[in-house]
Amino acid sequence: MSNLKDVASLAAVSIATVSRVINNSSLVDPKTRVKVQNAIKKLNFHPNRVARRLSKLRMKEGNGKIIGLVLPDINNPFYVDVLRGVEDYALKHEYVVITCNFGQDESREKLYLNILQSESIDGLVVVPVLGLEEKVSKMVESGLPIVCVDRELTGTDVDVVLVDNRKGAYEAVQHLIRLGHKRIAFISGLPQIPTSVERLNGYRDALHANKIPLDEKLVKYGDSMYESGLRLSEELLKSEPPPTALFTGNNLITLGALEMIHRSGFSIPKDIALVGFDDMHWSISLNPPLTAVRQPGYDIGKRATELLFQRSGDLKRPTAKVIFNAELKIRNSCGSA
Amino acid sequence: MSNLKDVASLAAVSIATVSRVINNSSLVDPKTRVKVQNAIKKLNFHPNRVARRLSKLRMKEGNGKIIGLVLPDINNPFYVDVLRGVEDYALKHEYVVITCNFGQDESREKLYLNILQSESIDGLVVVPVLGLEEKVSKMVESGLPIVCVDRELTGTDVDVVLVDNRKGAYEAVQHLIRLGHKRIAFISGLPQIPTSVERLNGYRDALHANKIPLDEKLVKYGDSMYESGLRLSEELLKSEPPPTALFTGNNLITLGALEMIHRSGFSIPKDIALVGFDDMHWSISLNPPLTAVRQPGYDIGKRATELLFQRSGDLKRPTAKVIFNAELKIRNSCGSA
DNA sequence: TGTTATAATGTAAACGCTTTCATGATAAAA
DNA sequence: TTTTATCATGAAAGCGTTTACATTATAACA
Repeated sequence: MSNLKDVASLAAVSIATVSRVINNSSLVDPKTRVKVQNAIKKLNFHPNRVARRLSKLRMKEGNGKIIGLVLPDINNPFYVDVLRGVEDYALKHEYVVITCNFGQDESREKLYLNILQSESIDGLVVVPVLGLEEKVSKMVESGLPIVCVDRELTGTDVDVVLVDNRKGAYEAVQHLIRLGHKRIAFISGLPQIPTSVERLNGYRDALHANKIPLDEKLVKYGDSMYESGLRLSEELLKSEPPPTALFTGNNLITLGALEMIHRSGFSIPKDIALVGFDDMHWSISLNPPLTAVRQPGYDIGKRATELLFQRSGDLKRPTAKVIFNAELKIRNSCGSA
Repeated sequence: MSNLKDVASLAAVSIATVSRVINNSSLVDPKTRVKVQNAIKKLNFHPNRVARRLSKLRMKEGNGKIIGLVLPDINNPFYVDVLRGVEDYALKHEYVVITCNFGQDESREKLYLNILQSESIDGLVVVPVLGLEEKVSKMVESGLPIVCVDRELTGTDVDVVLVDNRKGAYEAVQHLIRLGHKRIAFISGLPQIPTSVERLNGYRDALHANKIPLDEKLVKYGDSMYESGLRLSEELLKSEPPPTALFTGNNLITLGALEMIHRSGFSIPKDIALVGFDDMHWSISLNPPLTAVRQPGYDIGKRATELLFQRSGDLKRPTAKVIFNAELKIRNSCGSA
């Protein structure tokens, strides 16, 4: 790989001049510019981004063209969508992204966060799940541009991109009610998770708005994982009388519920209606196609990155909070009560 | 952020000594070592990876602790599994990965590949899809450690991790035959893609081994995408008589077929049996649960990265070709003919 | 013509690290 | 005691950039 010096000597100029042309400085004579450009082409020179990053570090300029993305669970298609949005927007600006998938492993947290800092990233898009909040707050305060996604950070002023979970859930339940359902069950995720409580609120509010009394036996609290969907939907299905409709709190829970419903010999939507929070690209291939609340993951990721770049440019601008609407995709899993 | 110099002056030693302790050099007095370690702790010092990478560049040592991963389509859950495998193995060695998702956009290719090179990555795990092969070959020859995944690179000697597509397909079709099916259709991906032809070969071989004549009208060629599954399965379903079983060439095709089968009022497995190439974590939630050929994406990614690290350590070791078996996950989508 | 302002270029320091090489300290051997 | 080998440390160069600063060439003006 060639470097500035090679280009400089081939073009018979100094490395400073070469640097100026690759950075589009106006302080270079047109003739010199083409001379240098020819040399660059001939050597197939591409500036070394590592050196540039190190150099930029001195000016605290924050355009080393690399950002981090920390995600709780890449198996969740919603986060894959976020990733795509982040990556696309970043690449458009020639930024590269280091994706950090936490999975369930707690010990990765500090390791990854430390690594990201020593990679001198320009910024971070992060889903601040439980246990991460404190560290993220600290990083925000240290001056690293950060935008949060999917969840807010309590007590710290930071850019955030969310979806209106309450409204999304409200509309899902409203849809069920409109179809005539009254015994509508809800399988919630962990009640410590803000998104869970918002969705629960949406469920409650819809019931209340339609003067349907809330039956606490119809709401189950799990840990947002597949197994919880399996187990809690089983409880629900076995209750007497079983609910006529089920609203599941996220896509993993939906999966578990789906499996249990089939296993138990219930038919959708004849025996039970189903609406899931989170749409997936294969929802339409289900039999029947699943009615679901769609979170615009791609747009969220994209917008978050946009916000991040803005902040890099202006650390002092007031923080923004952008809220996307979730969209109810009505398909055929609900029928009527 | 503190740096070597800060630590050095706090510990009253030179930066060289500090560098030695963070690199576990044996050439440092135990007493000095603890002195330095205390200083490190007190300052919460973490070495800057960018600087280290730049420095290592001089020794061509190839442990800047960063690798690239280039994937054709992150929406495909198989590649998400690969990503997880790569990331886990990398992180265990404190490596970080830059994930490059190509999507369908051709213009991203050279951009991303160039960026990766100027990031001075230590190596690359890559799915060498059509159009990428030439560039990847060139990079291999330039001396960058590379391991290919899912597909081989014709004409270039390189490490590769594959699954036995032929055998996987063979077993899927064999399963169908054992169940009594004779009119087994196959929806293939692009015939230019090696994996497609291997799967097709498996299909053919199984038929042949069971003395079932190959009916060319039962094999359809698409572009491996969702829409092709939709369209080609429709053709198949409308043919007279329709096949009793369908084997789909990848998970996207399966999705399309699933949708079309439901739309057409066919019932699985009563009217038509279905086996998909590629298992997905939600296959079990389908009604009925889908019988599918599972590619061990996670292990593939992990093994590929292991191979990559080995190669970084020894550029001259002979190339390896590791082949994983695909596993037929038998569930309930096949019935009997 | 000589000044002076301006544009174009070059020089060198800095980013934070690793490592070679030189040097100093300590211990073992003579 | 001196010599020599060994261990511990420090000084400094180098990785490939960017940019502040210094310098030189060019143009504008008196």
